Amino acid sequence: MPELPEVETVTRGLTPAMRGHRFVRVEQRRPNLRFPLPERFVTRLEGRTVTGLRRRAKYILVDLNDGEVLVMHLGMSGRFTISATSGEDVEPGGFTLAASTAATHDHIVFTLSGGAVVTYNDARRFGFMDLIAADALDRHKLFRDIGVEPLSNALHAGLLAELAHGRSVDLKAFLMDQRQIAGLGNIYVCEALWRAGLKPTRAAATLAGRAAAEARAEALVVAIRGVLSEAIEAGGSSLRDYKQVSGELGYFQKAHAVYGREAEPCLRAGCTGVVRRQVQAGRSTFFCPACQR
DNA sequence: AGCTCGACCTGCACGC
DNA sequence: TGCGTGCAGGTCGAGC
Repeated sequence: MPELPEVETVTRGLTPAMRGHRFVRVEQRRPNLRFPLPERFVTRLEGRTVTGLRRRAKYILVDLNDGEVLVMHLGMSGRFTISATSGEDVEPGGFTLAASTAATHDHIVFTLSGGAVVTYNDARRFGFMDLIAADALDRHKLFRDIGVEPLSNALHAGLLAELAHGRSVDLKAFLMDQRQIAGLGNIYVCEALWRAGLKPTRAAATLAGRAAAEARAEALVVAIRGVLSEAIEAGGSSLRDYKQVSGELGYFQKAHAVYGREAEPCLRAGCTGVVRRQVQAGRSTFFCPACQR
């Protein structure tokens, strides 16, 4: 599952293949992903032109020339690959084992007028696509309650404190709640909490109130911004099946300080702690009990 | 209203 | 080799 940095990376990767081009052919190989695909999905897309791509939270938004938006979510295992209608990567009459394995979960194939073939593959099918009128996007169920973009100026310590005020939920659960801050998921929340030196099980409300609380909120904002922007620069994480659209693995995983590092030493200078894994709300949380308070 | 937990679906790594 | 178990980046909705 791609979190914000992976979705951002994928959006950027898809842009040159799609922007300014027309859907020449759309192939829908099954009726549903996580949800049923919209009515007449194929015919509504074919012939329409992509005016631009952007990201909101963990959604990829493909703006179309007729006032609709193709909304795409990658779920846990969704990925896109780009190939060409003509080119050396196409081998007539032959296929590799890897290619045939991947093809079993190739659910949607877009052929663009520029010659790009964009294939959506999603083994677990937690991803989904929808077509929504552009002028209704903000009011749509998927978007109306989505919180602030963490890399925008809208996120600052004051806002975080305001949102967290009076909330008894674990700080980790609070940060993963898309209605507060958009785009954070399990990995980057663990990483940001480690950077900020905050314990995942601390109550969210402890970010609000007196000076010490404000300092925590400030540290957290800095940590969230840092973790996300560095991950985007590195091309997203590479965990299990995450790949950039180019097929290259992202390499931010090298920079994970706690995620996936159970029983390994804490990487904070001077800390002698050992990273611990603990299940919180059914998800693995990785943290250092020594330096995260 | 806020919170927790199970469900959704497939693949893979592990231990026996 | 094969089988069972647990785990995986997300979100939704039922039930307290």
